[in-house]
Amino acid sequence: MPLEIPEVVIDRLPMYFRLLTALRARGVSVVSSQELGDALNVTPAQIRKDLSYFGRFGKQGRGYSVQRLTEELRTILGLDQRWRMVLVGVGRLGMAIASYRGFEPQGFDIVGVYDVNPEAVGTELGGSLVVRNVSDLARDLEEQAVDIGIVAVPAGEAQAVIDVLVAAGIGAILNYAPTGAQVPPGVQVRQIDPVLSLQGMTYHLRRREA
Amino acid sequence: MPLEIPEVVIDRLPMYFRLLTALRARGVSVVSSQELGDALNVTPAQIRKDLSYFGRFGKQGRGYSVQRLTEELRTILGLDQRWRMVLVGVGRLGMAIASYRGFEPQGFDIVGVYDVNPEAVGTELGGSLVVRNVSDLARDLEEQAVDIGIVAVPAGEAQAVIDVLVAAGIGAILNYAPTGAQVPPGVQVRQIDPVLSLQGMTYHLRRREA
DNA sequence: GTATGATTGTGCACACTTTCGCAAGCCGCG
DNA sequence: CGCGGCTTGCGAAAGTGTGCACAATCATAC
Repeated sequence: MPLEIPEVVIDRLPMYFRLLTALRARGVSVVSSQELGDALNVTPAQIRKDLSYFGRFGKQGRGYSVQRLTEELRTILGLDQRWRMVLVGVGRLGMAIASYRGFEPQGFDIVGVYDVNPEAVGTELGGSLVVRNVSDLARDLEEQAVDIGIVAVPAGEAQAVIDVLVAAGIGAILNYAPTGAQVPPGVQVRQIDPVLSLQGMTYHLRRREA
Repeated sequence: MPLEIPEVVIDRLPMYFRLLTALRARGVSVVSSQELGDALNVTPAQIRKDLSYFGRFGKQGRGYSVQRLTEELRTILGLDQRWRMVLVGVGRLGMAIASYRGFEPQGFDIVGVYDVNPEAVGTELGGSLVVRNVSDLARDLEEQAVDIGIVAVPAGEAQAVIDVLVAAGIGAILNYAPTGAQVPPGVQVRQIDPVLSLQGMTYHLRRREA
């Protein structure tokens, strides 16, 4: 892969991967770019172009082997290994994240949970996780490598938490706090904020009535 | 606004709006595109260009009035009214959404909550909301207009729920289910799926080590 | 009243993305 | 074993979005 892959392409791969996984579960063994495109509302040409950045996985006249393509994407996306995450913040939102069952089957493990609130610290969560004090975060991260940080604290505390995570060498942050984050280059942040999504839709809703 | 506004521009406006709201709360009265750009990690030129689609809100040599720009964006985005939403699915995730305090202050009200599970139906949620049966959804939507549907059901049930919402004339859907949705043109869907976000980051994480 | 320093709004060029169009290749059937 | 119907991969064209650079304009200070 000598060529530089556009970021937009990377962002579409997880969608492809998820659909392929579903197809595989349904017993579909071969699929064309046309069918994939219909299911995902993108053009077949786009799917073929996206995949062509990484190799030639299809067969003319047939389409793509669901199994083969699933495995290729798994490797490309780095999903052939497990990823270690820490969660910071165990308020209502943090609790919901901690108990979400969707991470583990996809290879994402929450290996540590933190909070500032002394009342929360020490609480045992669902599995074998005990909430630790956020002041231990920096030290803990030195001892056990962690790949991804999940931030679920109030907006005002988010940047401080993110700074600690970044200082500890974490390269990817999933930010549920409703605030933009400043990180040095090389560190990724994805924002999850339902309000931003809603606000993007109301613009169009307003115009629909007219 | 005769000109067609690019979708990417619309998607950035909520970020601007959120930052401006925060600045206003901090008592900042004037801000330049440079300062906005620094805080949001975008170029000043992009901010100026984005805003120029809607009018000329700045003053040369000064910048933008925080108050003025906040109000302009509020109007543009349609946030000068309240929006009515129904939530479908009150599992762990749905409960967390129902109790999230971030919607109401931004003008989004959950006016109905639904589930298929008969055990959940009838339960009283936090405020004055009672969980209703999803089979009542279609009828209820006829009686009281609702703008936005929030889907928080398992992947397998999502499309059926979305179909009911669309049939009832809802124009915007916030989909927490980990599955793509098929909707007719004119209906908007925003996907909220932390796993997709994580999978987009692991691609880069893998390459960071090398 | 004028000079100074700052910052907007925007035309334009560049860069990036998407889509088209088609040669090449594969499958199945007769 | 050759023909017809499909479908990929990819070069090139078309379409979008971004950032630069600068004239126009504003506040302030002297």
